[in-house]
Amino acid sequence: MRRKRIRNWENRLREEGYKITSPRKTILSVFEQLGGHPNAREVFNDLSLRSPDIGLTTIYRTLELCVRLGILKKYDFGDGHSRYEIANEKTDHHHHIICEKCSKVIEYRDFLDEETMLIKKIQNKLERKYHFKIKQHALDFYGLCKECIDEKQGSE
Amino acid sequence: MRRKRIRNWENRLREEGYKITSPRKTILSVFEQLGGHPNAREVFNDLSLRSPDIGLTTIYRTLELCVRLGILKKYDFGDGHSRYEIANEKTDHHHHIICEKCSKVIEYRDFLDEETMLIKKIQNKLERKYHFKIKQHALDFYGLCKECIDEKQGSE
DNA sequence: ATGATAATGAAAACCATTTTCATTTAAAGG
DNA sequence: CCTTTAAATGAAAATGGTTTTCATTATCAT
Repeated sequence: MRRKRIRNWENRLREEGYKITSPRKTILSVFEQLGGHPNAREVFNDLSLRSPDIGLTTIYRTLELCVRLGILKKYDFGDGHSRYEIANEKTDHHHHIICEKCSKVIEYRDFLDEETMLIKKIQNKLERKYHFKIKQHALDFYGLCKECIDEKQGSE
Repeated sequence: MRRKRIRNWENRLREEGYKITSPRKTILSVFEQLGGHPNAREVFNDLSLRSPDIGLTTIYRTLELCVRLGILKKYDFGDGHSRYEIANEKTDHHHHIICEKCSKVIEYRDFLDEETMLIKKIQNKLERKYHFKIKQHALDFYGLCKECIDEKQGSE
């Protein structure tokens, strides 16, 4: 399954006339293997041991290219860094919980059916009311994770 | 009503031991009078004619202070700038629609009752499932506004 | 009115991200 | 497999949003 998905992004790049280069493979393998929502610097740090030749510039460029091609999704959760996530099949609908202290991001997929029903209602109304073409939505929660709650209470 | 709200943030500043200075009054008046979701530079530009002495540094400091005190809310909608909004009464529950092209932000308050019911269910489950202390949520929509739709079609 | 200290604003600095430019590499074609 | 072309790369420089430094100004308590 994973190999198929890797081939998918390679196909996607070729379709659009881009080359399949070693740095690009390596960078995307970070998302394939570790998943999560790293920022550019975290990807760079993760690769600095096993692929020290990949420059931060290349990482920024590759992430932005993959966002444009729909291979990755980009988020700004408020910690001053853009964060990236592999874009799975369109059927993989999920949202996020973000810790305001340590910036940890957790994906959640709870109550998606009920959410989808409500989202459709809201979206239909908003598109008509404000003459907007809505492409996507986010239903995110912000707060403190377990570790940051424990740390805060430990210091108080 | 508006004068009362102005006095509220003045009280809030005094309560926390901060001075009520002229720059602070001026900066917050931008939010009182114009509302919206300006970024620091937009506030600075707005004031550059009628209050040219207020520095960009002071604007950044004041906005951040007011966010910490709950007078303003801070958002990162993905356009590379932090944006700010006056924090109304807690009963003023609303969310946003963001244009991905021109960064226009529209507030909406539709279907809030249904949303609140669903949010409570999701939040209760997520807090228990992930040991998270959730403080706030966002249900935002991203797309293209009427003007950007028209402009795109005009150029095609 | 005075004094203390917070607040201010310009300049400098920081940092995330982007651009420039010389070099390297992927891939098409023979 | 070799050659050629142009895309990709990476380091340095640059950009721009935001923060810090430092000398000066202003608020507020007395």
